[in-house]
Amino acid sequence: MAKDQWEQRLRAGGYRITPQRQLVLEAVEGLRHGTPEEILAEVQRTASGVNLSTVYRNLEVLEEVGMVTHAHIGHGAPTYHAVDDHVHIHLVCDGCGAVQSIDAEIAEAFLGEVKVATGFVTDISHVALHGRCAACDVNIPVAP
Amino acid sequence: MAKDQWEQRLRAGGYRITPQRQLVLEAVEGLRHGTPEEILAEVQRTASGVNLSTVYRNLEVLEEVGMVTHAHIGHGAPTYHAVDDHVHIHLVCDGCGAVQSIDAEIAEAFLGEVKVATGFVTDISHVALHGRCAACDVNIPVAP
DNA sequence: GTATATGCAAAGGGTTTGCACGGTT
DNA sequence: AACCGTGCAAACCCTTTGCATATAC
Repeated sequence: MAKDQWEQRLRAGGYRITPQRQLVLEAVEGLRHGTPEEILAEVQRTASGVNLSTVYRNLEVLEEVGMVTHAHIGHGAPTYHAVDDHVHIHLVCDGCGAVQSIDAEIAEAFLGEVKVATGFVTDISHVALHGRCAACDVNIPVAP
Repeated sequence: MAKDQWEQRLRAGGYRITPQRQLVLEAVEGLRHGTPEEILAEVQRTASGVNLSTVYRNLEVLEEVGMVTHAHIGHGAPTYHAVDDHVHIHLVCDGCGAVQSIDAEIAEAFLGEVKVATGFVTDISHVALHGRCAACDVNIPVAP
């Protein structure tokens, strides 16, 4: 995303341009997948004084103006993505913990049915799907 | 679930039958949907001295022996169900917060495709799907 | 009698908030 | 100059854990 583009977006939302804001955005774009802690670490490579709460506040702002989204993958911290990434579904294996991504397109028909049945418009990428990966599914399904 | 059935299941897993255990199970069955806190409240109607950590420990045990499951609905505490309930998908509206349930059967074809594409076997009921309900979808999609 | 369960209190991870100071506009 | 954004510390919610005691077997 070009510099003047995101500056515009922020200003349009009534927000100011600060170094921390810029660094958080760059970190999200650079990492592709990042938890708030990971984003903080990335930001601190440039500006070591930045605080975790600033990261949280800026992720919230960047999400509000539509430059960032988050998805819930495991039971832990959410991961943030830049919006121009491909929309994908995360599959989390409850056996081995592995996470794989598939193109969200595969869910289109299903989401259409859900909409017809209930009127609900689903953001399938917002939460990971849980289950068992091919390798773990063949084993005896004992809870980990 | 009949009394001797669940006693068997617990004993088979090497667990003992305690009043707290029984009350937690009954609370889950009675409430149909309940967070650990809600289950505690229900249990305490009969036995006021029971502790939250006991509820957590027993939910874990009951889940291990297959009498209870949990699903992640909002960003807060998970909700527990008895296993003999119908398997359903929770739809959470990010606009108004409403939660609706639909039969998990609607996802069968989709989950089949996911399995073919990746080998991944999905437990679609384990996490709620997020999006916008019919009422909120027609309004300007401003984040809450 | 012995191992498992319990209650309590403390600690833990992740996130939010109140406050005074500093920076952007 | 006004207001938004920041750092810091404390508070928050949900959950787990260590320990001594009680209880099921």
